[in-house]
Amino acid sequence: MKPLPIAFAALVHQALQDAQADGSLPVFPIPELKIEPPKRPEHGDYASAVALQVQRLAGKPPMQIAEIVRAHLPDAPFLGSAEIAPPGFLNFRLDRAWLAAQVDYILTAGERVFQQEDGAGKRAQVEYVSANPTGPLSVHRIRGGVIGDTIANLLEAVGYTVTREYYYNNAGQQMNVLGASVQARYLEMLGLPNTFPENGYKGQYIRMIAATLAAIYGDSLRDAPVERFRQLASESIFYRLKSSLRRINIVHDVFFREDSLYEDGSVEETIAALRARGLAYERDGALWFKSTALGDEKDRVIVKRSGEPTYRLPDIAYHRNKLERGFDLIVNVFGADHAATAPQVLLGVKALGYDPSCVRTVIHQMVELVEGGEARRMSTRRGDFVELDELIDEVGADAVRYFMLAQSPDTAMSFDLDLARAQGDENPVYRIQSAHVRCAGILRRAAERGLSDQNADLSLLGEAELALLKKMLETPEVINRAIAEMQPQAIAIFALDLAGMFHPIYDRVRVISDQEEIPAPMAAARLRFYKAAKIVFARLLKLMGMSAPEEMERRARAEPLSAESESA
RNA sequence: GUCCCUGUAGCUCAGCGGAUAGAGCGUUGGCCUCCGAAGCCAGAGACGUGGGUUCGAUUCCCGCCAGGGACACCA
Repeated sequence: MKPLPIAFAALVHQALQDAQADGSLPVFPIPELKIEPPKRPEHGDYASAVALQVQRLAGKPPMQIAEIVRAHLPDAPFLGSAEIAPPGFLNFRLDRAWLAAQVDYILTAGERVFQQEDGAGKRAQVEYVSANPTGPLSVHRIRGGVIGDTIANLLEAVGYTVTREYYYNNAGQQMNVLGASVQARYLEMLGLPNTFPENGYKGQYIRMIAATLAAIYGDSLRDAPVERFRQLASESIFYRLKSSLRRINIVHDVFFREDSLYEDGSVEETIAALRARGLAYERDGALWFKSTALGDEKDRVIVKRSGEPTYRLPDIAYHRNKLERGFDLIVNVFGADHAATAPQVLLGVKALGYDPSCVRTVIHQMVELVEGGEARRMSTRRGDFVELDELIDEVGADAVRYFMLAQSPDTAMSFDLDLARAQGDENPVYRIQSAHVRCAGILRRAAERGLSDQNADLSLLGEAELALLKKMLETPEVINRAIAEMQPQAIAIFALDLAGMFHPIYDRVRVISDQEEIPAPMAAARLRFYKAAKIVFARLLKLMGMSAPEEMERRARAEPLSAESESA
């Protein structure tokens, strides 16, 4: 279904054209029309400030322009009335019968309610998480994961076919350090001489992997090369990482290995292409990308003096690969710590002759984990972190999704573990989910009592129900704006607003009551309304990657989180 | 020093150049013989600062102050 602002804008646009054609208004270019729900209900359901926008172009007072536009408005089934208000607003009201009838649209559309098709036939790729398998995920990666996955969901909601992708480096220096760290712990466990690497990974999980290896392989790995440990360790870490991500409904379609770019010659080709264009040169024994030629502040090393490429080179090759795959839209979700490199990579592919204009980069600010009123710095190397699994056990998968989503990517987030714990029963997650649960409860009770919504007369719905319905119909425009601005928190905020409108209605607008007599036709209309509301809440929860429970379960309180850390 | 992000209610945050700036938590006072009180009703409470653009600025631009992040032959 198309967003209503677009439908209203079409009417206003037509009215302006017609007014210009019959000479009521002078001819001027019609600006982009922004039509949105006003804050105050007495200003109508949707409002336009077009008369104020064009007052200079039209050379008339805004009130007069508004009146001219109103007089030229074409008919539309959804248009109830249009009023003008000082200093020149045009306030629209939806047709009440049309609005009530949207309950049936929602029921017919079912779980695809508010599905849009503008992206139909287009393919998008969204890259997120992309952590190297050297240890548990940091909270930053979790945040990026939730943001990226939700963007992917939203893109599907407007018709895109989406590839969810995870890019990782399984061959670099950090992985060797990981292998050596596990090897040392393994040998230590067997009582054999070992050397723990300088800058090795000190987390408890290294010991756990070593212990697992010892349990499976006994001492048969005592003479195995470090590569073997690297491979076993990364497999083990990846296994856990994927299963943790699955718990918060993050499942990638493609895990793209950096080393595949070496195997298929992409990295070499990238170097050759840059050289061929005179954009690579050697200095001080290293190979440089002449990025200043494309406006960068300084040139960047792509192959170190040691002969190893820097991360930049495979990153450029990877983005070239993405662009080669012909996506209509590519979304990269990075943490603020990687913000500076994103433009460099795009310069790289531009240097290769590709047009990166389909690439959108979403930079999210960092997550600060607060516990006991103190900020806790997370470090994989030091072994100080809270594991995703622990976080999920503590606050629940749905709460992890919601909290990580509900703030703008631009905002540095404080994830207060005490607060997440303390909120327990009273946080926004439950507020939204309980709206769905309550609808489910009504449907259940109605079924038990043999109530039906057949032949429901939706004109019996009250203003409060229609107001909620109107709000629900804003979903498509919220989705569009979230995508256009890459601000997926909009959907989380919207869902909470909607729940906030729902609960008072649930309280007063009853289908079943022991205290008041509810006529059968009224009960039928309301029942159908709640059916529709349930569908909408389920859709919103699904878009956010959260569950839509039929009944609320009381969750057992978990023990306080304790980060593992070790001073080795 | 340069670049990026952010300063909105006691706290955590929404807020698309429009009309009287919203929510959750907390707080004050009222509500449970009804579809799950994880709830409902009512109240108190905020745009860092100085300019500019505009009919109109929390929103856009510039300065200042404050906080976070980035400025590698680490990823």
